[in-house]
Amino acid sequence: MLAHRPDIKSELKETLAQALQALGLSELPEIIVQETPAGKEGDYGTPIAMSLARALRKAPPQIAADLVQNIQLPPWVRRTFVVGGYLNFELDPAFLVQAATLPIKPFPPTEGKVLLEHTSVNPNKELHVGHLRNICLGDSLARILRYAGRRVEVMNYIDDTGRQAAESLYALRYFGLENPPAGTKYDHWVGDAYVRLHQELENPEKKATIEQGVQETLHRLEAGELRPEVDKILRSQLQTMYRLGAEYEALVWESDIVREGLLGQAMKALEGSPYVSRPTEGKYAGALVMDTSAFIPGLEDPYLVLIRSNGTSTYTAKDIALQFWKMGLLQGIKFAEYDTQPSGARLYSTHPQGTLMPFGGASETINVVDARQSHALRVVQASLEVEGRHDLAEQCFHLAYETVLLEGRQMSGRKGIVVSVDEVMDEAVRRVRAVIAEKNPDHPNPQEAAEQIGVGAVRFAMIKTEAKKQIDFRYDQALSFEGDTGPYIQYAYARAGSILRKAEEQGVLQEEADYAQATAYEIILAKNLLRFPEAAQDAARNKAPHIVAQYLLELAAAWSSFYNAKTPDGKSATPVLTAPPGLRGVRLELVKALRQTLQQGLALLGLQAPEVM
RNA sequence: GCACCCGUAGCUCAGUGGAUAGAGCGUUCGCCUCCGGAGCGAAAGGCCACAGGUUCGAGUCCUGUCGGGUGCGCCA
Repeated sequence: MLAHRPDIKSELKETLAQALQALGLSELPEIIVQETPAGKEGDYGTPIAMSLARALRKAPPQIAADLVQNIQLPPWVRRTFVVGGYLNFELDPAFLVQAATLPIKPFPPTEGKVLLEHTSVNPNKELHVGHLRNICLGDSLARILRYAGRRVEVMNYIDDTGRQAAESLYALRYFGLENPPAGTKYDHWVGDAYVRLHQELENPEKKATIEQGVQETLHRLEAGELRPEVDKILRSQLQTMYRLGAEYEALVWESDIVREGLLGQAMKALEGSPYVSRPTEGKYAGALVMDTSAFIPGLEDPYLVLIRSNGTSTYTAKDIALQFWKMGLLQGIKFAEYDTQPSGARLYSTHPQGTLMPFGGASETINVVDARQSHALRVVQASLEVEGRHDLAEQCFHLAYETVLLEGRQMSGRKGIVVSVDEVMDEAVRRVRAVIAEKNPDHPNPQEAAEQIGVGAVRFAMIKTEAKKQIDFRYDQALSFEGDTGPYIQYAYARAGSILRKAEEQGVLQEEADYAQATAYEIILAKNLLRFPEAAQDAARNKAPHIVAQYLLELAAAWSSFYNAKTPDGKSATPVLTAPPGLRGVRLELVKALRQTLQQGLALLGLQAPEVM
């Protein structure tokens, strides 16, 4: 037998390709192999004969029949059928089921490094559910890419010289709020002050004073004088990110990018380009502008200001400098150790007194950013074209996610119309504890399980929908533990574990499997297990974590159906522990494979797999 | 005005050009003498927004129309 779970579809494709060559086809079409729909003959099938009908000037069933004559099928294909235009294969059930119980083959490492930026929350208030989608998507994608063999560096950008940070820090001084009362998380304390300041701004008499104070704070931030204040907020925010399960390799502070001269270097490089100019008259007189028309067609005004006529740089200019650094066009930022993350991994941060470290210089970048920033990211990409680096521009990917509404309404950080991530996780965990108290009052460790399940429910709710779809955050939906949810998958895992524990108690855990006894029930479960590597691969290729989420729902559902299956007279059709000896071994092996696959899949989404729920 | 994204069951969503369009929630009806009911089975519910086109084959690709969202500042 094989050492790893085989990729049955790929092997069938390979076999078909050889048969097509035997038929004398010079050009091979794309070969598709898929599972047959329920009720059709065979396990896997291909529509290849239909796509060849025109080129070969023959009817599809005839082509399929010719293929069967010329094909060297693997020994595990038991029969072939020509159904309509399809060519279907029926597999040896013993092979199919045993194949599903084998360990998953690791993906081979691939060349190059991916720099994935996510989170990048302004360090001025607590995280809200809009940020939640960003973190869950980014963190899950990083896990999926690593699993698929990519080398991934996760970066979190700290905009410490922005207006938001200045407003928050000034608000603390303005209201005289130095230290939060015990029990108040610092980022919430600062966020409340920020919202209050915006209320105060409604008052015309106070506006001028506040504006002056904010400007002054902004200058001090740019000079790096308030770094400890920003740091205090950031560390408070990091606690939320860690609780969600997100970790990073490096924090990159905007002030460090500027101070180390990267912004200046980037602008200097761009100034040499024919697309960059400094008009002496007209709308942009005195500013440094970039013409993007050659790379972003259809714009009314393709000019983009990099340096204003007053000498200050725009946001986009800083983003361009950062992107240049990410892709190795600029070097020289220093890093220092910043924190030890919950997993034990070190977190590094840019730092004035740090040392040079091998961060940046990636061959591919992924920016997890709100879809509303699409234009800005297009411009950053265009700046690489302006530099003559079409090759690098092609390797920039914007993972754009749509807005998160709150109970059907737009959120507003300034007005305080938000739900914080801390609040959502607390509420989720509280609700799970109530469920555990009701369903499993003797739970050995309810607090730990509630944390894993509650946070898992939140993460899963953020990941299960495609990123480009707008989602509406509703408490009752996001914190539901029934149906298409994280807890549903975790429950399937816990149930499987329960069976294995009992098997161990009864001393049958290592019983030998007789795969010849496998039935249709085992085959369905096995086919679902065999799909895992493909789902992971698809998710990595399309940079779409929801593919893994959807797959896990299907796998958990297949398993739930399996262990609930009943014979017509109402008895269990698929008992594991009380099955006849050889069949019991088969089922136990399947349950082990299921546990391993669910655990791996949950890990790709950053969800824990609790042993008991 | 121009550009990007979305439109699939009452609601929320899956569905790499292939077979009879699938889940969850909600509704109705069943299932705990049986490995954990956060579960399972069944029923009802669809001109896949609309109109053309490409294709052996379109929910999927192209064009247009209509709805919904978003973006297009020397703001940050």
